[in-house]
Amino acid sequence: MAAERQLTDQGRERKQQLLDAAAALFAERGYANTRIADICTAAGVAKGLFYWYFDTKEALFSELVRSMRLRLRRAQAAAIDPQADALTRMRQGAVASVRFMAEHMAFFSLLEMEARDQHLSDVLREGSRIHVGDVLVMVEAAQREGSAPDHHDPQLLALGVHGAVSHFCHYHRTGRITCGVDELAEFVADWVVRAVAGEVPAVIAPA
Amino acid sequence: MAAERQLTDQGRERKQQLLDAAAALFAERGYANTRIADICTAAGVAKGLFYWYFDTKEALFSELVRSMRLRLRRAQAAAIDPQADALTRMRQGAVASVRFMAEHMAFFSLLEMEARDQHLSDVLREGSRIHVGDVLVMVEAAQREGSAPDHHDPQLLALGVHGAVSHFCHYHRTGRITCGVDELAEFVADWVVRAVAGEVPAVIAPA
DNA sequence: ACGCCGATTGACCCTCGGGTCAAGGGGCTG
DNA sequence: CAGCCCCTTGACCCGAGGGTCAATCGGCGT
Repeated sequence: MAAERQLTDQGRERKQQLLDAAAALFAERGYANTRIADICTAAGVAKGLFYWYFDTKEALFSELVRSMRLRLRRAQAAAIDPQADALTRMRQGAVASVRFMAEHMAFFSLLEMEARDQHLSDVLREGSRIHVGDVLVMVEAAQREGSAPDHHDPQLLALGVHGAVSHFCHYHRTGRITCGVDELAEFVADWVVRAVAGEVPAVIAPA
Repeated sequence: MAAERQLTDQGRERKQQLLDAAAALFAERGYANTRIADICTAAGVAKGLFYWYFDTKEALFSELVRSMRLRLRRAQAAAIDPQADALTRMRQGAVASVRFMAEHMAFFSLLEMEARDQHLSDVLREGSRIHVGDVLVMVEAAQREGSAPDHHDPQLLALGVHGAVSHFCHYHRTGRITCGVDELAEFVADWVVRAVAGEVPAVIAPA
């Protein structure tokens, strides 16, 4: 069991090298297209060593996902002014998320991918559940504050915000959005605020 | 080459059985987790027969994708009243898309997945490019009509609409949205209209 | 009856890649 | 030096699954 292994400083560093190499390769070619041998080659070590630090390929992936989620959540928390009103907090959270995802890691496009395995799928779902929960709090606050109409299901709105941030980042990553990250972050923040709190002039006939 | 094979009625029917079985299995467990043997078992034929009708697993997938896109596009065209104003057309298109995707095919969640292969990736991109283009026309029309503010990049707005429809369907498919399809379709239509044309009361401080 | 040809079968092949293992370093402490 | 424990290696194993093939079936035209 690699999990309960006692690591020296060198060991922790080596493990991090493997994680970094894996993150880069996953982002570049996807999870399924990245061989353990590739990761090891990229990190400059023999394949056998992989299993000194990780039990399976999935174990590495889980660890990667967890650490990314943590960093993202910290970036969000740092960007959000707890004193501000709900919509402003939502904007700030969205801007921080886009910045983090787009700049920092192509990696995030993997998180909503089809899960070939139950355990993996659980790890991914858990992560997005937390984020949707974070957003949900803000949406409900906005509705309570009266800055967003309350005739929409807050749960759906929260899912929408989460989805919007990730798919805009996905498009950016895959080259279908050419503008800079800052510009995109502002656009996405405006987009979600409009979608949650916007009013339409109401000339629209129902479908 | 299965491509240029001369098929009888029975042959065409058998081929369709394989396509249907594959669609169901892909939707249920994903592309990578579906073995050719599974498809054949589901269709009740021997594995060798697969290669009578398709050159490779990917060839089948491409064919499936193309046919789905076509049907979706037809459903959209049928739902849209060309006489109506742009925002109404957008609503109608969104409602039809959600209905089609959610009801008809769980299958669509595969379309934005990581592409393990260049050729496959091209097929997928091509499809979404067309849809984004369709939306783009409507967004620009709305801005011209004055029913949507024109200070946002229409390309980004169109991408947003396309993304919103597909990710809401994805959430629905993966059980994170429990309401009925009709209700969801209305919600998504409202969501995209607000995001494209909505105005926020403007008490919001910039991030 | 005979032969043609589309359709069908299932055993087989072979590569790919995740995971294992026995055998060494190399730097500590006793 | 002895022993221990992290660390490292690369050859090996083996199941999975995409793709192949020779043999067969059966309907249809002649």
